[in-house]
Amino acid sequence: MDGGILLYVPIDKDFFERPVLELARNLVGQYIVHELPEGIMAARIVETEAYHGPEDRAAHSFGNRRTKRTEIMFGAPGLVYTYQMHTHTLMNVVCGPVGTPHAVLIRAAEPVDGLELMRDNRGLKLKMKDWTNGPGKLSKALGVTMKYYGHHWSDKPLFIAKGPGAEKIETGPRVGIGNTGEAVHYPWRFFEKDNPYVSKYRL
DNA sequence: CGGGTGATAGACT
DNA sequence: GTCTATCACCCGG
Repeated sequence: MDGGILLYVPIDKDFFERPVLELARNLVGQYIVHELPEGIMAARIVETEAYHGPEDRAAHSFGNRRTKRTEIMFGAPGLVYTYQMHTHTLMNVVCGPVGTPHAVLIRAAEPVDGLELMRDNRGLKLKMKDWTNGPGKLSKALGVTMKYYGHHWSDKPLFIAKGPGAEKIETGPRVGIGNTGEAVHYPWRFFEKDNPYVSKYRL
């Protein structure tokens, strides 16, 4: 529940220095933590998607498209790439060596600490299950906005912390990407089997 | 100032 | 569970 005496420690920066598919898989089961004056929030990541930079039509950085917006993906692994989708903010972890625009999208997590803050951010009507079971919902619940663009996931107040891991990780095709290109079918979505906070999608 | 960028909430079956 | 109307910000020119 809330008020846990747990201490969350930012993960080492070298955690992010690995191939993007491996990072996406390893992020499942870790904590995402947001420290605020009002309190601390933590959620265990249960769903991610890998975006394989230059060769991936679904990535914003396809073909090494380099703009002010995608610029951060060419930076060091572990940086925060946030982007705005209408009313929603989506969170990504930059991966790959400098100059290689890979990224991992964090799609869903399971609330662990700071539950009252998350509920306030999401609204009292919603069931707990609906607080964080989607990328936009997760950002809103944790209070993450575009101001974290370019931050690093091993720096407070927003960071990844070592979590308990996941029971069993499954893979599948990614969500919410166009129909063009064969990258659509790649099993680059990672999620914990049978976890209720994994976002639902057509099979 | 126009184009690009998918997820959400709620109603309905 | 399935369907769909509605939602806003950043960027480049």
